Amino acid sequence: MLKISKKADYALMALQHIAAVQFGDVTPGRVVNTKEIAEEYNIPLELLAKVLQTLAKHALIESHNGPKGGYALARRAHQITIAQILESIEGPLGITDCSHEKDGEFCMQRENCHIRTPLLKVQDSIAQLLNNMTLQDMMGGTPLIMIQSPTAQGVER
Amino acid sequence: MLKISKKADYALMALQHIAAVQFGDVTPGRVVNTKEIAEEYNIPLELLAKVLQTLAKHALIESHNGPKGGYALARRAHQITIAQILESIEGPLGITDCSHEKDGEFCMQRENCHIRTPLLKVQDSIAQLLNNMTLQDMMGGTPLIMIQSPTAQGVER
DNA sequence: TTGATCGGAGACCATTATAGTCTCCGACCC
DNA sequence: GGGTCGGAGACTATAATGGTCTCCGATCAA
Repeated sequence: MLKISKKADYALMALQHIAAVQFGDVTPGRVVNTKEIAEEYNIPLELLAKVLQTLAKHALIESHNGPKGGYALARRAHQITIAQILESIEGPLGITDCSHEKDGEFCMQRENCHIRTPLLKVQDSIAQLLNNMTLQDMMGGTPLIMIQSPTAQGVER
Repeated sequence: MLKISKKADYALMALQHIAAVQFGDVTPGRVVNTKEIAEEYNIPLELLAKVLQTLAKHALIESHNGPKGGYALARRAHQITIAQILESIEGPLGITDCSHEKDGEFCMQRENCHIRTPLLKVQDSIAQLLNNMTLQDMMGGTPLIMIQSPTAQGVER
């Protein structure tokens, strides 16, 4: 439950990669093209292309056309939050359907709903979490897999 | 993004309702049948029935067959966490596909994945949040709709 | 003891979201 | 002006979701 989509996953990987190249020691300032990322992470090229286009449209990255073109971060890594990345791809955070009702659409449970308020609090907490974590925070060490206990007590199913 | 399913939504409503009846002032100890909940909250009867059956299977509620039958909480409200409810309906919490890989299945991005560890931290934080909130916490006042700013930089908890 | 009322369980279906593909276009740079 | 890049849209297959239908077994009260 509460899974993020593959696209969002790809977006995070791509941005992490771009940031690593751009602010790394090897070739700082270099733009990164789609193919490079797709091959590095085994992501379907054309799907990744769409993801990156979306990110560009949301001004998280800048595109450069033509030969030697590619993408570069539009801002520095610590100015790009995880929330921004995820929302670019998946739309606004919304635990429930009624989280962002526009006028005209109402949920059937409206009048009697006792869980809306507490759920919105949960949502706020998650939003805070994602807003306070930046691309920069995803950069530090931790290159390979290192799992820590998923849930607090050993919940199994 | 990160939306919970309607079924999970219904589960929360139903449990809240059962708890309210069972520990309320009017008819304490009374069991609640599916139809009552479905009508109260405009939930499709047969869908709600399946949700409640699932909750019963996960021992969150107890079922009583026959006329005057229905459901009652299996534990007290403060002993039922939101995490347990959601996981009963939607399966274990997992931000990413690789959150709970069994042996044999690996994600294509495994070797090069730099985002797994930070994402698992996010997941842990959410798990904590949901594990620390109980059905009891959802009971307090807040009967009607009272939105507070949905996303937000300024919201505290 | 029989029938109305309850939950249990499964098959089933329609709609939507997801993940991925294909094609064509326009910008750029040597 | 051709090869390399991104931009954009249509398109498709598959899976998840939300919801329905049907039949069964337990139970209680008349």
